[in-house]
Amino acid sequence: MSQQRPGDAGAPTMRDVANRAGVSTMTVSRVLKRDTRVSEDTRRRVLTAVDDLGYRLNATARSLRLGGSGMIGLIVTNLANPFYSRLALGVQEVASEHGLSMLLSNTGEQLDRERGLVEDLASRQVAGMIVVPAGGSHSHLTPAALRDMPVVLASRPPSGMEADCVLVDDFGGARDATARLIAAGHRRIGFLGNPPAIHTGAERYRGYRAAHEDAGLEPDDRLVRRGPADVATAEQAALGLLAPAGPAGTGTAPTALFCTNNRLTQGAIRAVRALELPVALAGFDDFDLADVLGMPLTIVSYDADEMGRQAARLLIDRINGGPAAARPPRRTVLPTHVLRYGPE
Amino acid sequence: MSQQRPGDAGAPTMRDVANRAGVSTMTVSRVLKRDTRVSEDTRRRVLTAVDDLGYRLNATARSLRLGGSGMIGLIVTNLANPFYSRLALGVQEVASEHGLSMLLSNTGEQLDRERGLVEDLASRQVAGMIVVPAGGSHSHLTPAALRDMPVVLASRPPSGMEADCVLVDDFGGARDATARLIAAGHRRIGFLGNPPAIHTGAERYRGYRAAHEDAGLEPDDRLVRRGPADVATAEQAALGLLAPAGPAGTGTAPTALFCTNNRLTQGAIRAVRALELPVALAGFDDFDLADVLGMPLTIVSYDADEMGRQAARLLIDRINGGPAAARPPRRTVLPTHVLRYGPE
DNA sequence: CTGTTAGCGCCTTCAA
DNA sequence: TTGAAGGCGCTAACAG
Repeated sequence: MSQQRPGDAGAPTMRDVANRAGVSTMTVSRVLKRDTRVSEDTRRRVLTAVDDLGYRLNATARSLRLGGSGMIGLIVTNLANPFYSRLALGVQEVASEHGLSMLLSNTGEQLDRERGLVEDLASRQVAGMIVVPAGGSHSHLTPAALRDMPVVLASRPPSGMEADCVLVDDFGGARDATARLIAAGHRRIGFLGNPPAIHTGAERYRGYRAAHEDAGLEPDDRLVRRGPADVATAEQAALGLLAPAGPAGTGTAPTALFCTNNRLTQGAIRAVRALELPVALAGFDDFDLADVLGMPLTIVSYDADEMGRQAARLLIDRINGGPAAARPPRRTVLPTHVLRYGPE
Repeated sequence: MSQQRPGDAGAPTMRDVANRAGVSTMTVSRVLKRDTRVSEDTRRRVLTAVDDLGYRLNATARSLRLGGSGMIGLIVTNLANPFYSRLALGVQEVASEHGLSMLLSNTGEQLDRERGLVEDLASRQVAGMIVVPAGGSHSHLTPAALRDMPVVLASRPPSGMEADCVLVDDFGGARDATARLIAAGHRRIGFLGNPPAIHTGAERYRGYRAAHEDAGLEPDDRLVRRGPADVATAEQAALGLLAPAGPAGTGTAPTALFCTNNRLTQGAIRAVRALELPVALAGFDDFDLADVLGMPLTIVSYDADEMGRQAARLLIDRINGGPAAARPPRRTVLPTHVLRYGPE
């Protein structure tokens, strides 16, 4: 069984193994790398020495020598959002299959933090990184800034640069969900979205409008709220929209709301529950127990794990394919599905 | 502005910077490390050269030289469970504050995968690791196996070894929640728990029983199910318990259920909704929208982020405190709070 | 204040 | 089939 050598400070090195087995470090290296050109006898002696000493390869030294760390980086904006934790899980799954470890960091949507983390990953010689960019500026992610280290953006597209990316069909999903509300007879549909500056917010708003246009309707701008970013502010906004006489000057409250993400949908649910109104809700992002809430809910769902997997695959292709500049950037768009929960 | 040197294959090294600035690599190293004993003039020349070349420190080489990687490892069983993603967030937060990066992996509760991941982390020279152990055997986590590399266990205690760990007050939380049900008049309370082999399952069962004993009651073993591990099987088990005449031979269904984790609680919620019975539920782990479900729900809540933070702090103390064997292991137990949602 | 030397642990190259 | 030499990029220790 493996054990420590007493009276020896540090971990044993390849040299220690070599000495014990009576061979050179090169031979040890060959055995460990499963190089075939080693005699069976030597092989066994080396492996015995490895076991006796409890030797473990030093990945840092190996990385330095080989010029690659066998790690990839993942930077997300908010790991507490189930969407991003599933993304991380998907990335990890594929990375693992390829023998890569994953360095994970969270930006909390802070651009300066993102910059620091990108810098740190580059410094650690990761083979590449997947980033959910926090802000509008991507200058720290350009091939020039990263010396052609491969980068894949997830969830939000590159701006002012080119890069592989994996997106959700934000436009299509929003259009389909809104169309469902219209098909169910709703004519006054409120919109609860994050700020227009965020890609998903902008695209999902486009989808909301497109569904109206497809049906020959004109959405009422007074029913549109493009600011809330968390459950509490979304709830307030929804309460405002759903007030008995509707938002200022309209005289009528909307009969349905479309929300662009899970937090906003949850805020809206609270508002609807508090007011005890028969309002239909539609929103992006599926969540647990949506089906037992007992309220009419139209949900745009997509596979966050798969998004992680695809991002990781794009990245690994790029890593294996030589200089990032060599081939044009690829963009993958994940399909969405509209789900229907609760009573009609 | 930083830019690449054309016609130069690899990234610039400290040597390149030194040449350009007309100094030795040592001076560059000093400047980058903010060593004060460098003249202001030299400092500026070096920084200019760094910027011109777009030089970035090679953390791998630095790690090899210094004998530490500046990374910690985190191994969880299931990142898709919000509990563990929040744990990860807490760990990351504290690690970040200490300039440490986090290598994150997921075991999917598979012991052999955990073993491989631990091995990989050790090989990468992490400063220490936090592990949510998947299985009963912790032999790969012993000081002997890891050459005294610091380890902190989270959520489940060490078995057959000593190690720092952070736990939740599983016993107390379960007892308190069950006591609430009893105080509300319930006398037949079903138990839905994961297998006894899992620490949390065993402790929470103890708490369930203790609450009964405290009230001078004897729980009916026929109302106890200690097997389900996911939403679907929990739902089936709950349906069985709640059948009109109760489980086989009892003649009466329980009026309340205690569930030991979020997945089991969700299964029970489905069952209760399907049967349209006025059953009170209690369970471990808070979840979004618990308050708008409109059913009586007693939830044992605790701070998963805080658990991550505490685990990281224990680990960092250990890292800074010399050989792990030097001080006795510490055990932190996080308090729980009982929350009450829905109608009485 | 600055430079020289040496070596962290490993693996590629070349030689035997 | 095996070994010796050299160096990946960096920094402690010791000059000067």
